[in-house]
Amino acid sequence: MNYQNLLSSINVTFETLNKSEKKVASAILADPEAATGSSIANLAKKAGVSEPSVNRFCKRFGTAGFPDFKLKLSQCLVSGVKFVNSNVQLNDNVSKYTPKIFDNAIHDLVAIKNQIDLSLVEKVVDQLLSARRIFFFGLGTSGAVARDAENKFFRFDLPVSFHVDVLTMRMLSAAAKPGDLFFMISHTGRTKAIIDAADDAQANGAKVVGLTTPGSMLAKKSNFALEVSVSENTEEYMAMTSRIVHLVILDVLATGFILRKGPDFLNHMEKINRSLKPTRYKNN
Amino acid sequence: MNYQNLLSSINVTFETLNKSEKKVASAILADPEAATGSSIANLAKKAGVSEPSVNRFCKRFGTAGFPDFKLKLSQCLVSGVKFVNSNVQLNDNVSKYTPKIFDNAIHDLVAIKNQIDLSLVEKVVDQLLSARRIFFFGLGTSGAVARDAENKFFRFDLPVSFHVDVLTMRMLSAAAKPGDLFFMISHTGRTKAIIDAADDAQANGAKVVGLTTPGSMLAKKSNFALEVSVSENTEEYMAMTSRIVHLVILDVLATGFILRKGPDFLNHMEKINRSLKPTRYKNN
DNA sequence: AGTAATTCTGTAATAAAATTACATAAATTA
DNA sequence: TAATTTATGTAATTTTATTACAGAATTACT
Repeated sequence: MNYQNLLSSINVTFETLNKSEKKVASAILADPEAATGSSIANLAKKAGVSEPSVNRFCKRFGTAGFPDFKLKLSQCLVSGVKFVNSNVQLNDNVSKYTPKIFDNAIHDLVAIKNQIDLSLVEKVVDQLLSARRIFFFGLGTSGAVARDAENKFFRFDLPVSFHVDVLTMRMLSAAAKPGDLFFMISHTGRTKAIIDAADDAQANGAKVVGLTTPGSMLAKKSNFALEVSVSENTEEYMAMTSRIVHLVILDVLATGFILRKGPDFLNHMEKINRSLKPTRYKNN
Repeated sequence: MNYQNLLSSINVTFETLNKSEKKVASAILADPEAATGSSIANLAKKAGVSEPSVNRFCKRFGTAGFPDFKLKLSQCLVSGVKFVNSNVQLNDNVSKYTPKIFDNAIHDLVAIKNQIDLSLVEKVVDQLLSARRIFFFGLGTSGAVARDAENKFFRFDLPVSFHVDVLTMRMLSAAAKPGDLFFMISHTGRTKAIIDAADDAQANGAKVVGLTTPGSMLAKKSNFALEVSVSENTEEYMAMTSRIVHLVILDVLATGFILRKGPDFLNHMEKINRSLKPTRYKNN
């Protein structure tokens, strides 16, 4: 049994439980939060059963006993409940909306961290390593992400460029060749210019990586689809968390690239870093 | 105390703890997962202290006692965020470095969420609301952040632009007027072009907001300094988490702006959103 | 340096919590 | 209805956590 959905397990199996177990289940479902904090005696009393009944209930759900049950329950509550209802409301003041915005970003990063397909990451790193040229395409918010990507990957001693101009996109994808890597960034995965470019590039033998929503058009048309699903409602008026997650995934890919290049490559990076020194004032 | 980062609290306050508390802290940090499952006797033995020492340790961190401590600890572990020693190593494989990159971003977001000066956020929102024009300046990685900011704030029915060209920066700041808002983004806060522009703009009566490192030159020269400190080591070769935090802070500011504008303003936003429809393929 | 005050920390006693063994009650089956 | 199985509670036991207190270590102050 997966403790991540202990609560829903209780819910689902409710009808198959016997009388006293049902009482315990109801007591827990009524206020799971409270259950994680109470003693077995307390919960037994609340449910109107004996303490061993509660204990048996816990074991039935695959836990070692009551304390273990509470632990697992609390864990399943954290991932599930905490971030619910974290949408900004029209009458929120600064101390309300600020943590909400942060929490949304944090929540989505945690979620994607646990979902991300590591073998796919590895494959995309392979592609980056073997590419002859790399193009980052994005429009709107994803244009800023593409720019950030270019600003990271140009350090890698590779011809890298980013494009936010749909005509340039058309031309480049029309002239694509095997060995080219087109890295398409689009939260919706439905942006015409991007999809069309993906089609063209692929038809010409180039590889396409898509950083987009699961199951989107772009995801389907990509050779490698890095699929990112963010919580509902946060993207209503402006892209918010999706681009944050996209940027972190690009960091992951960049890191993978550097590590595969090995320690000697760090000299190259260091050279680039040193070049910035004259553009800065000394510390203090 | 916020149980969201109990582990990092332990980490941060470690040096202020006394001898036996340090032992307990070390035992927990060494294997937090195990700690959530063990009894007080067990943990005391592992740490080489008495049981009451463990109990006192728990209370010091704002929990009711050992069981409550375990509960909170387990909750903070669920998100899986490892706040300690999360630097990428040269021999890390994909399953090691990927979560580390995510964890760094998450860690810094959590930290800044708890540190951010809400009244300052409010003040900057005021500035945004009253500004006649807004300029976002940034170079390198912060250039991408500036671009993202522009892409968000242009929706606000205000003359907004972003600039990554140092000559343009010089000209604009030389021609600054009262009522202009210069939003300077620089992680290091030592970039000459940005500092110089901040000086000029302020000399001409414009207001300067700096999004930068605490105590940096830019912070000192800003009328409003949004100071963001990120963990060491993550920014060695490439800006990573600082720009993520910067973007989220810009989201917060944009949200604050919209909320202050009131519900009618959402129509304006909706109009902009609708304009994108013809650029996208229909869902499926 | 030496004493007083304070702060730690462990031992032992106590209290609380959880589990087990067992007995009785309820339900099911034949 | 009697036999069997399953479910449930009581009471004892065990485990776990907390508290009270005293001795040790540290610090502050002559």
